Amino acid sequence: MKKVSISDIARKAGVSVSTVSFVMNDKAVKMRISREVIEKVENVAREMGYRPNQLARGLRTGKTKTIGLIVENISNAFFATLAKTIEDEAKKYDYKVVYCSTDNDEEKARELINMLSQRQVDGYIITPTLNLADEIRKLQAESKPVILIDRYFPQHDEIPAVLVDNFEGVSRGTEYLISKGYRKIALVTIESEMAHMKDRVRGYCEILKKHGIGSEGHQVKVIPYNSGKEAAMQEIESVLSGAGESVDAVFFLTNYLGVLGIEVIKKLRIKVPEQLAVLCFDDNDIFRLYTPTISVIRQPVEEIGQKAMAALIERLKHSGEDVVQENEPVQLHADLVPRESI
Amino acid sequence: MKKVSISDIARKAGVSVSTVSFVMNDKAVKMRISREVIEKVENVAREMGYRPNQLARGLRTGKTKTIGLIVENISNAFFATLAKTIEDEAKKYDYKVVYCSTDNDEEKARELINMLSQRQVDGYIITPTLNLADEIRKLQAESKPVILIDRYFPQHDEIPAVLVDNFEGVSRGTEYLISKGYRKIALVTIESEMAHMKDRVRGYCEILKKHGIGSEGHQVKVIPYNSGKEAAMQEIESVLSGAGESVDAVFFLTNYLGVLGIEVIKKLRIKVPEQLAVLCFDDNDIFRLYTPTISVIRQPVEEIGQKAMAALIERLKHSGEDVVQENEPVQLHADLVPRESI
DNA sequence: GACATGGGCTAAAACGATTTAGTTCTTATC
DNA sequence: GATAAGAACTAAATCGTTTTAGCCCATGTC
Repeated sequence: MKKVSISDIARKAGVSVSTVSFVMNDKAVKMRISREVIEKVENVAREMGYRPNQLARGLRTGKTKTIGLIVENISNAFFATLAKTIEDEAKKYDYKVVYCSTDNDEEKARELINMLSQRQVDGYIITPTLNLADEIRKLQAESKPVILIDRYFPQHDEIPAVLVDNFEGVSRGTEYLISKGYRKIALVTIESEMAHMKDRVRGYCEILKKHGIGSEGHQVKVIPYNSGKEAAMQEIESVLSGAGESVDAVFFLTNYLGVLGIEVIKKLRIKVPEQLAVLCFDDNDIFRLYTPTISVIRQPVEEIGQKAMAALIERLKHSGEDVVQENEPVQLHADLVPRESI
Repeated sequence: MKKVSISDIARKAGVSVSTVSFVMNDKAVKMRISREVIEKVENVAREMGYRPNQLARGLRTGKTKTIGLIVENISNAFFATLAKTIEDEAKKYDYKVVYCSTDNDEEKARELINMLSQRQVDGYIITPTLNLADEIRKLQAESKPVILIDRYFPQHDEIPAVLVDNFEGVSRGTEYLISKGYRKIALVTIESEMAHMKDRVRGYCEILKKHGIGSEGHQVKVIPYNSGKEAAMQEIESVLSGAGESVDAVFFLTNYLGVLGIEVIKKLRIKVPEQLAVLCFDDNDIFRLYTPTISVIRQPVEEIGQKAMAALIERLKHSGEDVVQENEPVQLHADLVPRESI
């Protein structure tokens, strides 16, 4: 049994396809279709179980009512929540979201953009990878709106972005550790050329400098991006094994690193916070449930999603008018959530 | 700047659209297009940054190379992993996946199926809700292949399913608790009319009966589906507050319940396993990291994803030949992963 | 020199919608 | 009684592809 099309309905109802189309799109009144015909068509459509073909519709109208969401990794709690928020928000405006993960791979990100572009999505929300700016400029050149989230390109202020103030967030966290008396604070971060991570590291460095903490209390461990879980844990272990001696606090710069860190701490049976204070950027269920509970800098995930979506919808409304607005990235505040680990 | 179409290329290269189409689809040789023309077209296409419009292509061919994945909740670890596996698997066959969550809502599930159908996906992998069988039969009637995962409809063996042997998994877990000497085992489950959950409960009941454990050791707590987090924790608390007295072990039948359970245990400061042994159906990062580590019945998530995808691809190949095969649900084994909590 | 063969391409229909510009009536207006 | 206005529809173009059928030309065969 084939799918029923608009012309099947037209035939059965004894009217033209145009009439059916008008009825299905609530333009019947405007097009002065009579009450009886409207009802007839509606009945036939219902009986036959008609479902409009969105490919045909999209092809004709140039709008798919779909937005593409590209994140780093959808199975990561932060991005999963973000995706959920964006989806809920999109639904309010009658948009559907299709999401995909880059795994932080430049090439994959390009492929995803290509795929979404081929599928004619109306707009994009993207967690960018390095060197993606040119590809994104192409989308803008086709006058497709794009909003970056979580990361941004400092040298491209024509690409709007919504993210947390990373510098401020990490500064605040570091300041807190210092205020609690810790002086040998190790930083564990992931290898990244991107501005948002540099901002985080800069936050740490500047606060240490401000308090006159020199090389004795300044220790940055950079985990290479593609280290497997084992290798990464090894690296973290090399820092944390100094707990109580060379290190009295550790600040993990991402959620994922924090979880690995917990695993190392558990393995080494380090006493938190007696031997080591622990702080992590970005919250996670595990941090709330672990004993002791782990303090975090919490990003306002819902707010990021909502703001990004609002910005996108705004541009979607005025689409076609390819005005390239200049915009400072929208920077939101990240809160410190103190728990038992400090 | 508008998107470039096949006819833009044709014009610029001085050939017909058909020729361009043949070249772009690697049918040039079969269609006896000359070497020079092929190169010319390829160059022009590259220069102009051509990206084929998948809407048009899908409309013409009737295939979108897309499969629809409907899960209960994509931000749940189990489904997130499942989604990832299915996506990876799909890519091997050059299919793209679009996923969405039902939140276990019948109505929403129907809407999602409708949406995917309108978008002309080629096949479906669905975690069904109650009463969804009829809607799924309609898809089959349009000869669209559907594979159920995680759940099934016992009275509809014409809808193929891939899932874990829930009865066996829970039986094994219960048996293990008993073998360790526990005799007052509480079961915490979520309200559900669906067969997979009934199978789980049945596994528990039968093993207790087999060991002659009567009402004194038999306690089933059913959490209503839409209780908020607080209400659910309250319910769980009402069971666990008997730890060491009316209850000596608890078996959570889902991942989510287990996490809530941990939170309650933490709050009540129950000593695990001294006062209470804990077992949960379905693994989670938290269970590995919590102190003590929590024993689980682990579902072979990757295997479920792979088997489901394999079954779908098989049917996709023979699509059009609407043979309704009858098939026993594929039932995989769930392993017991003993940890410190028992 | 008529006819077949095959190489190298193109025209045009089709997919299923939307939308513009009509067409055909009926009724009102002067 | 001619004309205009509106009511109730419809024809046909269009979106960007794929694909079938066929065109034109050169070469080979008898």
